[in-house]
Amino acid sequence: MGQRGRPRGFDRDTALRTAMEVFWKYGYDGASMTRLTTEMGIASPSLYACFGSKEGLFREAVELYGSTVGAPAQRALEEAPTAYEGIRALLRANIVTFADPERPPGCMVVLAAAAGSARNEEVSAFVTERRQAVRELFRQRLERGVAAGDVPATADLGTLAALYTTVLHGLAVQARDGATTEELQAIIESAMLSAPRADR
Amino acid sequence: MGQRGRPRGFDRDTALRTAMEVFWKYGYDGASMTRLTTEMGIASPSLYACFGSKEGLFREAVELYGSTVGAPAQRALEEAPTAYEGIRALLRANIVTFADPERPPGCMVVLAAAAGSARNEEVSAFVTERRQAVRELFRQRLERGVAAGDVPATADLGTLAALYTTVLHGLAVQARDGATTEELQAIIESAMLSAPRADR
DNA sequence: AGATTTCTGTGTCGATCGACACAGAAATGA
DNA sequence: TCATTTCTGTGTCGATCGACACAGAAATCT
Repeated sequence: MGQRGRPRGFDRDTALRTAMEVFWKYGYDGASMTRLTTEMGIASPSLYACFGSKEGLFREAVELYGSTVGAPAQRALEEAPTAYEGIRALLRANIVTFADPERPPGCMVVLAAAAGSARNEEVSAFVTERRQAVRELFRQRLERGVAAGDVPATADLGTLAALYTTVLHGLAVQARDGATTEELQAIIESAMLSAPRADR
Repeated sequence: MGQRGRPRGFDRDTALRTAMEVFWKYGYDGASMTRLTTEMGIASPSLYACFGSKEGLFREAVELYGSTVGAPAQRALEEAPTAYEGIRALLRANIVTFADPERPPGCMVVLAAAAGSARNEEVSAFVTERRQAVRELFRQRLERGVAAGDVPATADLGTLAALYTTVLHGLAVQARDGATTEELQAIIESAMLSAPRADR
């Protein structure tokens, strides 16, 4: 069969990656079509034909963010021997990208559409959903920790998951405000001191 | 002398308070002139004559936020007997407004211009500055705590201040995502467990 | 009263927003 | 070859953005 018609003149993955960076840097509203198409090196009709709409492009960009930027952190969470070590590893992995001078500061999902900021209601709901998913990830890992015995069964897992999610979001804001990797690292270590252990 | 000319047909303070709510709810970019003037009940020339520009109005709105919404929290920080109790009290006071159903969820300063989101670079810098000021407030209170003996002199005050700032910012995001006062309260209690005491 | 000053309402400005129509270019299939 | 399909570039659409010009209305001062 093969591909009929004129082949696409740009690489879809490359263009999407560029779009992700633009959304990451400027947010959903701040990333105008002009800015997007200029950075991506394509004209807007190509963008619409390829991604449907600005919102569709954003959704794909968030997916890509999760499966590339976020993946190592998530793997670190799962593969660590204990829940707390996993959470610490996830936070550490995240701040590396948060404060990477080569990339926009902070977390795309946290900052790209700070809720009411985005004019599009559905976009806000989408990123909110994504943030909740991370909290759920924390909770599941903590449950595994209880099963494995490295988290006391008396711990309030929902609150703990919410706490670490809160710290993660806060770290994104700190990074946006110019905090260095070292500073963020120190914050993580301080935050992890609150982890309930069997001996307390 | 008295006032010359036609007197203003609206109350400046009331209009400013309304503007604060609009910025709080929709963010700097999301709060369009149309939305602002409609809610404030005035025409745009009156707004420009009274506040200079949209940015000027925003700056005054942030000042008002700090001196009204933020004041009780700041007072709680200062008046508490110990630094940790003060910080806990500040966080508690904040989440009451963060999750107040009568007001926009979350913190205006944290969410209204999530850095790159705002097209205006100076607006971003302004809110960043405001956020740093809160961190400095934490640090000074911790220093007082060291002097008073309720915080160990070995503690890294800069990091501690950054940690609580991080939690505060994270709480704002959680509130925006729909967390209740109870949930936020539980997060605070968990976070405060990490406070370094003399006996560790 | 009349001059002066200040505020308000209507209307509109150029710029920019997201979105797409349309025609031409570039590939494949028959 | 040539019909078909698909993508690209130019141009533009109505809506909306922030910002203000202008004239009339409403107060004070002389």
